[in-house]
Amino acid sequence: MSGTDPVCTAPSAGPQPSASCTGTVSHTLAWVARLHRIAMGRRLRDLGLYPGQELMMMRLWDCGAVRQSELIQSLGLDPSTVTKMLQRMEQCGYVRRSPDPADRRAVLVAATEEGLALRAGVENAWADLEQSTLAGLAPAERAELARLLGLVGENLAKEAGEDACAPGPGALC
Amino acid sequence: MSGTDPVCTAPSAGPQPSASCTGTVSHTLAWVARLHRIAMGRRLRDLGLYPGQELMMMRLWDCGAVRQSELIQSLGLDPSTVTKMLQRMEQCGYVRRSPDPADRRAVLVAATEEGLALRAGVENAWADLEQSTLAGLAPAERAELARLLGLVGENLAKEAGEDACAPGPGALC
DNA sequence: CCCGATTAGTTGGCCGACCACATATTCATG
DNA sequence: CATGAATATGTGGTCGGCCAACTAATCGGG
Repeated sequence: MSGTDPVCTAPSAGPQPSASCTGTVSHTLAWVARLHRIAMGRRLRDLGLYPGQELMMMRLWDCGAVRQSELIQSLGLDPSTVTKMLQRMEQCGYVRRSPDPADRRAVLVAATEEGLALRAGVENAWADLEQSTLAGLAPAERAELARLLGLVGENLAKEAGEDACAPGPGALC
Repeated sequence: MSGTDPVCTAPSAGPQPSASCTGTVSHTLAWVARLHRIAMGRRLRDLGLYPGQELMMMRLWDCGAVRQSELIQSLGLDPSTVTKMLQRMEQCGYVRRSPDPADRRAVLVAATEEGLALRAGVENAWADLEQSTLAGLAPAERAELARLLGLVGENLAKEAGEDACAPGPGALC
């Protein structure tokens, strides 16, 4: 790493040399991701969900009754995160949890009627956000963005171990 | 278990909007951002910082003594988030907070010696992550990714109101 | 000059997310 | 068949982050 990366110092002719290193892709990525999360959060709040819970529900809508460990792996989250999230969502009436008769350690999770009722709203919110996000981008640009993000994701997944979720393979499902 | 779950039933052709099936840019973006945050978190932990604190420190390194409200605006965070973060960072010895003599409501924040000592490590971590993130991407691809992310960011910033952080204006100190 | 509106910061509560640790249950092997 | 490894889940704690409600100080009119 003798890289001599003039990280910040660079008085680059770029558009925004604002505070220390604002020119990096990393910064922009973090910034965009936060805006995206906030935007999704607004849409979800009207539905009675918190950011992150919609992914859980999507998995449940697709798979019916699932073991909690499956959710943990498919969402790439920490087990404790899933446990607590499900406890809250159960208390809100969106999911039902029951012991797995085949494995007394495991817990089976399924969406309730109320949970199913959210599906249309969430899918609509998701599509709406996607559209708003990509407004003004040509199809080719959208494809390129998706491709580049995928490459970056692989880089990061490689470095961070091999956990995390898998957007592409969609093995099951 | 029994393979072939036609879960994502739609064998349909084309861009099935079936929300759950992970094809959207939004999904990929959220996924990549999470990996990115985790990767940065690892690097920061070795330095004694938590994710998000490095942005605060960067601002302080650049601006010297700043009013808290300035930090709030430049980082685009909630006031309470900044208050609590600074309280912890002060207790860790990275920053010092003092009342502004010119405005008895305001608080001036500045990095301590210990805080300044982190600068090299953070910049190095940031550069290292940037490199790891963009590994395998040609310069043109990196530029294109930055451009597209910028466009997406503008879209989201527009919709989310006028707050959020601004990599652009860089009104800076 | 006084009183309302704006600004600056704090506290409490809640959620997502992580880690470290603890528990129950199944599995694999000797 | 017993025993240790692996699995599935839960607890407690900490952080970043948001919202809502509150205090304190400054600013603007009337």
